[in-house]
Amino acid sequence: MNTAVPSKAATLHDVAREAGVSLITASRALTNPKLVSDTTILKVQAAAQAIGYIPNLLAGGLKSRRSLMVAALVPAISVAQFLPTVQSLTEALSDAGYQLILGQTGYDHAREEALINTMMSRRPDGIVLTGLVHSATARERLRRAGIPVVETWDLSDRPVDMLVGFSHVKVGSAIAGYFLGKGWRRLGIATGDDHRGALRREGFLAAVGKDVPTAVVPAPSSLEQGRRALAELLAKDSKLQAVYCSSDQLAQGVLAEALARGIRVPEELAVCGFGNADFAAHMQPSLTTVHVDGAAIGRLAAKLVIDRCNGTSIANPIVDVGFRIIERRSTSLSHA
Amino acid sequence: MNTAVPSKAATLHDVAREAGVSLITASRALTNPKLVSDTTILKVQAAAQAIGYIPNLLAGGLKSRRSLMVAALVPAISVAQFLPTVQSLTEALSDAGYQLILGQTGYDHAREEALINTMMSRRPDGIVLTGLVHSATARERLRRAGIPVVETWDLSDRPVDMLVGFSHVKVGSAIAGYFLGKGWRRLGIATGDDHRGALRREGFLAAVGKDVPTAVVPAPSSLEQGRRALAELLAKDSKLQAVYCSSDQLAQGVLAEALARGIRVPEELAVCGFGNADFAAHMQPSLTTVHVDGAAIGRLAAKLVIDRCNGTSIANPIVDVGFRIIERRSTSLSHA
DNA sequence: CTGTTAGCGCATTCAA
DNA sequence: TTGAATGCGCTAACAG
Repeated sequence: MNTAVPSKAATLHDVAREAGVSLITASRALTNPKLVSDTTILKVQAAAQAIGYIPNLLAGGLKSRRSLMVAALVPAISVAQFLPTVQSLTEALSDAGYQLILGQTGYDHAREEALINTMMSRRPDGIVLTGLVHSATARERLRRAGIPVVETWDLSDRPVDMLVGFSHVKVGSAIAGYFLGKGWRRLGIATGDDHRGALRREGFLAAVGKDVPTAVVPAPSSLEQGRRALAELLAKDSKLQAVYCSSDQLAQGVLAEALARGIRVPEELAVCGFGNADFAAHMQPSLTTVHVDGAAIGRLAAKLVIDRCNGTSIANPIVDVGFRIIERRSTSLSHA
Repeated sequence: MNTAVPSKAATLHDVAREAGVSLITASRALTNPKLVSDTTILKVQAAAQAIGYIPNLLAGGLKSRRSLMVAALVPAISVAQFLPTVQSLTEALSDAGYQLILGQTGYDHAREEALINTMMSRRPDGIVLTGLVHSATARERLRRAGIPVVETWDLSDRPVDMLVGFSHVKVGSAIAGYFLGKGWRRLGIATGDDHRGALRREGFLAAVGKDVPTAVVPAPSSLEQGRRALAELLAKDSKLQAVYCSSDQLAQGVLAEALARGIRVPEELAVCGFGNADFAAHMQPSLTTVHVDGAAIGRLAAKLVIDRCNGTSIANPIVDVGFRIIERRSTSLSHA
């Protein structure tokens, strides 16, 4: 006799016996109540409650082929930029009964491919990626998985499946246009070495029409590196008038370095960041930056995945959420 | 004939057939190679590669009763304080083949209980919680689940199972002692309304020996609320000398409000935060704060869970990672 | 509305 | 070192 067995978790079988109904009736009463009479539902619910039944979604998913999990890949959880997206994604999915499983690619394309495989072995019902998938084999593997795939935080004509993002090239152009419109001509760029940062730089250069002193720092960029970046830029052009930074963290460092060198912002140097971090509005001076609605990206991505899972038709599989420049003190003209 | 079936994912069965071995041999070749001859391993690996086999961990876990998933509950992903913990937890678990599944309780005890149930339905091999579990039913449910449970970011004599944290009461006392040692007597507290913030306040008051003007703001606390909090504190005591804030975000707001009011920090008002956020060292003035090694908490929690899963004996199920006050300009004495 | 049957894909027994 | 049988807990498909 195995009376010492550490009371294995109650199964649906136990619930059915306790309620005096068949296994499948118990199953339906708990997951699809419309198919069962009210009295039976109550009996089953009472039984489940009484023996502390917790369903095993792994087992259910094996048969139904729906794991109720959605995978999301981010460069790193601690990158503040993607936090609102992950947060709203988690919430929206959770509201629909899905669990998010998060993977960190670490800005490494090789790792991304391996991670996609690892994630696939959990048989998620959908997958959300930050950025576009570049590796051809990974794209192919995702396509063959036959599940909804949402790429985010970027734009493309031919995503793997669906997409929620905006154009980084346009962001770069918009900032350059904004700088030029202010009359600044001696421009500089401080950017992380990630793909999307590179796209923004491209757009910036295209709008300027010529090359511009650039300091490239390893992603994820930080305040520390912003300080170094400004030093590097000033070495290249001591009369710099305006700097675009690929993140608010970098911009924060640029402001710190400017302060340390006695360079007045914005009078002597204008600074624009990217991301509209929560601290941007409260810095001294407050930071001009680019706002992207990261929470909306997460919400929309969740909706796309859920709709596709439910067989709902998708009106538009490519969503551009846009962006906007938020003007603050760090680029306000001194002699306006 | 079902030739139009959307090529269901390859199963181990397919691999076995392709390799000309039995199902179980294929299984062993891929997951427990020591039990199989080298030539067989190569055959099976080649077959798996050829047909693009991705194992189904859900199915494997059903029989083996190991889901290779670990659940983690945090108040909210976007709370910067827990980010290093979540990050290092994810990494350490991932290195050991485990997937983290994250749930957001939203500082809501009722939701925490429901969330624990939801998580349990995925049959995680372990669970990590930020803070202690207070609900008796939740504690009991966790205990009966029979999986490793790690509570974090707090201290207790009798955790549900294991614990990695530090004493918030001691943090509060340490800051109060630090303030008193500087000669400041007119003290104030700006704190979030969460449990751990309340503990720190308790410790603070105990060390001071009397009540102290307190502004309580809803968690998660923000810069905005820090500004309001200082306004509230100054209304209670216009000659305030030093403020302890329950987060660096709050402290940031307090500094901003002080600046707006022309109150010089630290000359007229000393400010201490909590959390050692990355911006703390770079503010103007730089912010004195309390550092807690959040990444270590995540690493240690992961190790406890993994060790317990492997049957390794746990030397000490209660780990105090401590804390330290980092002194910066915001509390440096003017006439020292 | 309820029940019976038959697996989902894999790993744990056992036996050879 | 390999294989055959069995079942993890649940649900889809059909029948009553």
